[in-house]
Amino acid sequence: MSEPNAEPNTPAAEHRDFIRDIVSADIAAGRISAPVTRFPPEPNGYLHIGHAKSICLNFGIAAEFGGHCNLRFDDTNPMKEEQEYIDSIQADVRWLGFDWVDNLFHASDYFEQLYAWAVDLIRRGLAFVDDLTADEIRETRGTLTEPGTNSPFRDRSVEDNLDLFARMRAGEFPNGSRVLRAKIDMAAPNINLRDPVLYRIVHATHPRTGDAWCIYPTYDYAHGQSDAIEGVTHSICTLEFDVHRPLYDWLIEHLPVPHVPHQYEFARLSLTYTVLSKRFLLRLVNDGRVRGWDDPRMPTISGLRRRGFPAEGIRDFATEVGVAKADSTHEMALLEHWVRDVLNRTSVRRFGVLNPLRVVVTNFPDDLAETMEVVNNPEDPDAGERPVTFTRELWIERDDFMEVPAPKFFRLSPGREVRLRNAYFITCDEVVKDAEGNVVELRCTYDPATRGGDSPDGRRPKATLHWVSAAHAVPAEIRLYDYLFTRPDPGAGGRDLLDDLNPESETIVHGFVEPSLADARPGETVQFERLGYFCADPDTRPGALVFNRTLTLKDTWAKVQARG
RNA sequence: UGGCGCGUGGCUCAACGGUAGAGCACCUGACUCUGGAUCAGGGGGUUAUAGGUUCGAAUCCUAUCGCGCCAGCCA
Repeated sequence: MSEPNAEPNTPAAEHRDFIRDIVSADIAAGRISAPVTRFPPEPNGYLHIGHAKSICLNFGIAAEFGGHCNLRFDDTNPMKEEQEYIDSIQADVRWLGFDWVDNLFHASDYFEQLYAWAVDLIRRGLAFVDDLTADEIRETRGTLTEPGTNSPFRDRSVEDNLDLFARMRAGEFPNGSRVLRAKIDMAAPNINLRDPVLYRIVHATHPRTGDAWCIYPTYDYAHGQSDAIEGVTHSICTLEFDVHRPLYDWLIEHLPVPHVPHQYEFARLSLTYTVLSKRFLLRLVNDGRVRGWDDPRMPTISGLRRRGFPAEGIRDFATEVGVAKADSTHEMALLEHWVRDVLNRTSVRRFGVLNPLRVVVTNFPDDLAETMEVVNNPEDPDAGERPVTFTRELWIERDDFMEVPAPKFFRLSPGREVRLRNAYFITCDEVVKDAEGNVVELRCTYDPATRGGDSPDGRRPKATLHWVSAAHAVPAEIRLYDYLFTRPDPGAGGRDLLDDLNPESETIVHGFVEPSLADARPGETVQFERLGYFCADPDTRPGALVFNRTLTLKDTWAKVQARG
């Protein structure tokens, strides 16, 4: 696998969007000298392609405008968060090609400061400890059309609030018995302003702070203040947080924070034929529907990596999808386009046969093995050449033969001549079948004058097939992947997502690959000529190769077939 | 229903008051030892709708319609 000095390839001058426009304007107006952004994952799952968009956006803007981007874990809910996720997130961000240098932070780094500011709010009469239960809070919050009502504890004295809040921290109360709420406006049309909860009691061990705390700040309270502490200038999040912005601003305004950050919202990424929901992906993992978070069918960064999608292709995709505020679902074909674009340039070509059919070249000497030098990558002269050996018995792709050729099928069939890539022209003379009538072998003759693949008389077969010498071929398990779902819009119309899962998203075949692949290392990406891009899977063991099909090549024959 | 946000070719985005463009997808042709890649070309939009402002509107205003988000002590 090659992952050269991956540099974010977003040409600022070419890919503008409303957020970059805002950053430019802020710099031009002298409001900031350089942007500070942050990527703030909650460590409660693995990162997916949607996060990649956010990562590229935040790190990309920082790089383009000479600022920096922090990696900050939003670890305010110990009930859901785990160290495994913290580790995977860091690995994935790095793999994508981004570097937070020494700007690695956690919301939990600020728990003490956050607590002090909460006390501050209480002192100024802007927050109170509420004894209402969660249900009672919900019932008094009002509805979309009706205002809520004040909690009976809303007018507690500052002293009582201070005492109660301290005792909350001290662990005197059970989960859910009390919360700290901001005192804003129970009649606000924006429900997020109806005395939102700032702290809740959670007796749980935190991955980083252990048992030091039993009260934890909510997202709304922790996020903006963390931004302020870190000097974040542009706090970029997804659309569903836009209704939280008034609260974000309220807290910044009423707290003695050292800096005033601003929140901007953009549309999260959606993709056809998959689902970007940590909750659902977790379910697939837990139910054993996939091989894990890094299953090659998963839209997770680790899944895409295992599948063979290069980081550069994912980055290119992220810059091409743009950034806007309209809800949008991109076609998977766009991601695939940018992945193929990279793979075509960087992958060495190899021969692999997925569904082998034996070919005996009857007029080729039994004891001869001819070796030819074959170009590794026509797109990259520096990739060099490799030896490929031709013998009397070969494997070709079963799909490359039709006893009764269909219209527009111009590969091998009885009496027809085709080229074996980089080797010889062969003509099919005889079809050997078993008792059930299945084709088990083709008996062909080759033209010695076509060695290397060219005919001195100018004959040009309409088809060129890939092949491997049966005597030299190395067996391999090959996992063919297709979309995770059968529909571009899984779950649409209220259907159960599980009902839309593609039962054929993974198909395992046993084929042969050329001997140069015998020592393929996990992660190594190659193109099997005419078939597609493949990547050696981590399940590969010495003597037991496993390849994942990353993507097929664009296939116009498949298109012709599909039309009928 | 209250608040907020959004509506430009199949998909995504650009055009930021001057008369609609790009990438992907699709189609055609050229080239080719991968039915790949590459190259050339093509079809496709009365800018959700209706009014208004303006010499001029996708851009500004109003209304309507449609879609999304918000009533977790999740983020």
